[in-house]
Amino acid sequence: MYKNKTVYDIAAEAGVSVATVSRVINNSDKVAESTRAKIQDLIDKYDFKPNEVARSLYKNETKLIGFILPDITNPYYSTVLLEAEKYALEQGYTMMICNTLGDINNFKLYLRTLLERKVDGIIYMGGERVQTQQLSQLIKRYEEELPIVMVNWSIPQTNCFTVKSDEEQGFEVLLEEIKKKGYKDVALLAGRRGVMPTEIKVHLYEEAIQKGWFHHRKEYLVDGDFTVESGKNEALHLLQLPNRPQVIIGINDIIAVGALNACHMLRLSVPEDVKIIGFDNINLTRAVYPTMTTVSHDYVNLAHKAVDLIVDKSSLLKKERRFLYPMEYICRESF
Amino acid sequence: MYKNKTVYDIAAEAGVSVATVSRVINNSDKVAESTRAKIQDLIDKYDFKPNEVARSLYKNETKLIGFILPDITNPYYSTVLLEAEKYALEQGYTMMICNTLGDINNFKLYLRTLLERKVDGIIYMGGERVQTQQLSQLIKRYEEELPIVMVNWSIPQTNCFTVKSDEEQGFEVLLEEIKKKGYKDVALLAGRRGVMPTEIKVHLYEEAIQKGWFHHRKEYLVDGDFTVESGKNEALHLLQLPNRPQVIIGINDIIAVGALNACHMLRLSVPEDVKIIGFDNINLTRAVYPTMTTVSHDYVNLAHKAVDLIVDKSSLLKKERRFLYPMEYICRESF
DNA sequence: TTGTAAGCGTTATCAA
DNA sequence: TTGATAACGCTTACAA
Repeated sequence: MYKNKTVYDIAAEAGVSVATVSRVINNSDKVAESTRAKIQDLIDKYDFKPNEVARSLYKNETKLIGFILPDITNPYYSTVLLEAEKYALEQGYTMMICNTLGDINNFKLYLRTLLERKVDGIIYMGGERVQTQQLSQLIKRYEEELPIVMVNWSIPQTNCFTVKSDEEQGFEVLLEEIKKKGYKDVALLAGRRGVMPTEIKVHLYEEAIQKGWFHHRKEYLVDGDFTVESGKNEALHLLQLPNRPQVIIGINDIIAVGALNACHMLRLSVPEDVKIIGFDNINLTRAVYPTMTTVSHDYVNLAHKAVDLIVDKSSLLKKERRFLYPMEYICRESF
Repeated sequence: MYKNKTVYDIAAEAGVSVATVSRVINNSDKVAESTRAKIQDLIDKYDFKPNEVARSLYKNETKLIGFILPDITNPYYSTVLLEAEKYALEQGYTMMICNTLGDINNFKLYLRTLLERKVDGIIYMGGERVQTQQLSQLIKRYEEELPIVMVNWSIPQTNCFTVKSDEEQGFEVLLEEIKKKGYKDVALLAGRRGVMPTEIKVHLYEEAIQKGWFHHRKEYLVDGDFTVESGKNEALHLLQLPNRPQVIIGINDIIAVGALNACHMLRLSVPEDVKIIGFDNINLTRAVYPTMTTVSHDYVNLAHKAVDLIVDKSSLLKKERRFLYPMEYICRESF
């Protein structure tokens, strides 16, 4: 295999010391114009690129960010990653991607790997199905060693940076839009219970019923899974009830698309016969027919803030550790 | 910031030399059981993790793979990445993700970054809209420095590893399935012309017409863009023709989903009124209603081979540089 | 079985 | 304006 040039090779050929070559590479110090030119010519001639590994070792800084998420094929996660990565690139950082598939063992393995590789920070989007005590301990041990930023996720008893969408506000806006239009038969496909984002929304939904915004029908609140299939089956059931709902809310877009499919199966028109609203604004909402009304995360600012907290070392010293971004109602065709 | 322990710290506390500590870490040499235990205890006590950067520098090997693709939010790419990453993790490799957005300047920037960071290999899925001479030159310069594996992509005049789906065979199977069922009015939404995968399929389609499998109607072959929107608009036009096609082929799933949407808009039932077939088997095909019949890449083997070519150093010496994987017809509801 | 010391390719300090 | 050299944290000959 090809032997790469080093600063020594360049220095030798230019008849200078490695220190001078380093100065030219980094523009760090005064160098006589003639020597600079000589060295630069050699750099160009050999297409010399300094070895970033060696530099990282010396500087104790890798300009690497670890990005841990459950599943990159889920557009919610990939959108955040894409925005984060674009922004990181501008600042000379590169992303290492870590799919856990929701398996805590993969999480542990990746956490270890990232620490060994001395990444400058970790962005963590969660998704582990079991939140063991162990997980909190693990993170607590490392959170002062390097910045860990949770995006729309949190682990109890840790003091990590947190960058969140205001899902409470987002879901309230959605409920208000429904109320504004006067619909009273409103169902919620709630997905998997017991996780925080679900509970927040279910609570707001129940509150709306108590306020008299919607009729109370207990069969309109249905649990399930965060999949298209699950959304479809639940909606299929709802839509064949004697009094079917006027509006179906999917607690996320995936579920809402399932509900949309159920409408197609039953030959119901959306939004004429049934209205559907999702949540998250993943790209899938623009791929279906009719396009899906939803509530959007501020993907760009979420991602940028997460990266900033890692890139900008001074943020470690600041006391502000929690950041909240408002969500936005996106009106499309399905509602 | 927290100062990490090094082999020196461990060695000092154990009263041995760093070499011995290294031996324990790597199981590389005989070490007396008593000293091994003493050192291992210290490692556990401090949760000591060897600095992978230093190790990489010495070994001239980073166990890093650069993965260059146009856009991670596109499920075709993210599926390959996920499979590659799962497999790489098993072998101790980590993926650095590089979204080019089809912009050749991003590609160049990332290529440089990856080389500086001394990744052990690059997986490249292409997608750049302009194929300049410059691009070939660039890649040619580096292809003997480290393994570059193109997945379903190629750049003329280079000698990189190539791992490909047999799209020709895949598309032929698709055409045969249509012929087998006796449909003669078959339209092809061809997407953007001028790129290789498109031209291959268009050619096979035209060949099928010449063989008398399908009727020749020149309005049935339509150009466009690789988007849902484009697919929808083209299908909308086709479906309102005096003699609308019995079958619409989307040259990829995205376009086919657009065609499906057009059917919904026009209240046409799929597959009763119109049949639709896509290509690629992205996860979107299972999210729509009806689920989409398509032709699938062998995502797993494609991804594994790409990783193997990088991980297994001996492959660099072998002369076999091109690998072709058969595609599979996936029959679902839309056809 | 263990230790010494060189080397990986940079950067930065200090001296010249 | 430049150069010599130590340091970053690890692995591995080679020696003991």
